[in-house]
Amino acid sequence: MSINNNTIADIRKFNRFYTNILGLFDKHILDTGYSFTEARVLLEIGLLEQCIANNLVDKLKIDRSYMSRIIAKLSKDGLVIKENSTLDSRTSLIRLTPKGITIFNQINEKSNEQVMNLFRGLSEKEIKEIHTSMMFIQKKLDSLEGLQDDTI
Amino acid sequence: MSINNNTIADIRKFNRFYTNILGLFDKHILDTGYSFTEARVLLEIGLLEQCIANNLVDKLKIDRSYMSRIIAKLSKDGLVIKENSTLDSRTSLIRLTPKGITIFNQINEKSNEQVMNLFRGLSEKEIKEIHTSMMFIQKKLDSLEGLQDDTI
DNA sequence: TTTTTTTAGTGGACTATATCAACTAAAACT
DNA sequence: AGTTTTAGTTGATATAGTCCACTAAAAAAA
Repeated sequence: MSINNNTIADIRKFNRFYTNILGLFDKHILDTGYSFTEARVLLEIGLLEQCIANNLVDKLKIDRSYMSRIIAKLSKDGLVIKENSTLDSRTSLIRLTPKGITIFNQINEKSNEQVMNLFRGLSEKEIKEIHTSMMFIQKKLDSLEGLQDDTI
Repeated sequence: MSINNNTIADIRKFNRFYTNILGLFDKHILDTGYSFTEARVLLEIGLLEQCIANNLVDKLKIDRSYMSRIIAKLSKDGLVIKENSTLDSRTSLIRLTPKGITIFNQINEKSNEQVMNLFRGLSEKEIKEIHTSMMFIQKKLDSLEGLQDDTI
């Protein structure tokens, strides 16, 4: 138990603080008229360029049937198209339509804006220090994955 | 626009990374048999020691009717008690029962454990540096609240 | 090659989570 | 006293997510 109680309390306080930040950050997603989950699917399709439903299920850990319905909705709304795969006719290749790309870009631009807003009022030096701190935290914690991920 | 695109990308990557960390962190809450929202209410009651439903509504930004049902459930399960207020008979004073305190402590201890697990494998020096980085980020960002919190 | 098993996806039924609106009763204000 | 506001409850409904059974095709085994 090499880590002391005040430090733990501080870190939990930071976690609450940053949960808040992230919550405010993501709220703009809802402006699109889609839920967080739907938006996650849309963004992932945009990143993967082309994929099948199961890729998304694995990557985003969303139930297959739920994914099926989300894709159906996005497809119905004209944000994605499903093209029958010739290699495996159980599957469809999914990708964004131009309309889907528009929303994808809109979400990304808004997310960038949010980051800029967060830093508004800070000096270049301060921003650089925060950036460095974040990269440091990520580097140190990423390597371990010391969390109990009890997914069986 | 003094903040460059790579920095923004890095920070968004950090945000995704930390969202993940926080998600894994909080999962243990569900072991209690209560949802995140229910647990938030329970924890808040524990922190406030004594409160009325409306305090919780304001603090946690949860709908009144939903709050009413959550408190009813916690009360039915014997985690909180509602005592009629003599000062304002529209309200009840809510506080944790011993059983509620047990769960409150259980959640807190488990949360502390999670923090310790996260740092397992890091040296004292590294932990100290991460702690410092977090406090720095919080100090810098807390003051501004530069986010567009569009809550009307 | 035929049979068996696995995989991808869909749809029905359901549960859990959350919101909205109408209402009661008490408190606060005029 | 009469009116308005506030605290809380309940019914109805919406939204999000899960579970299960099923179809059809692919992959593996016989």
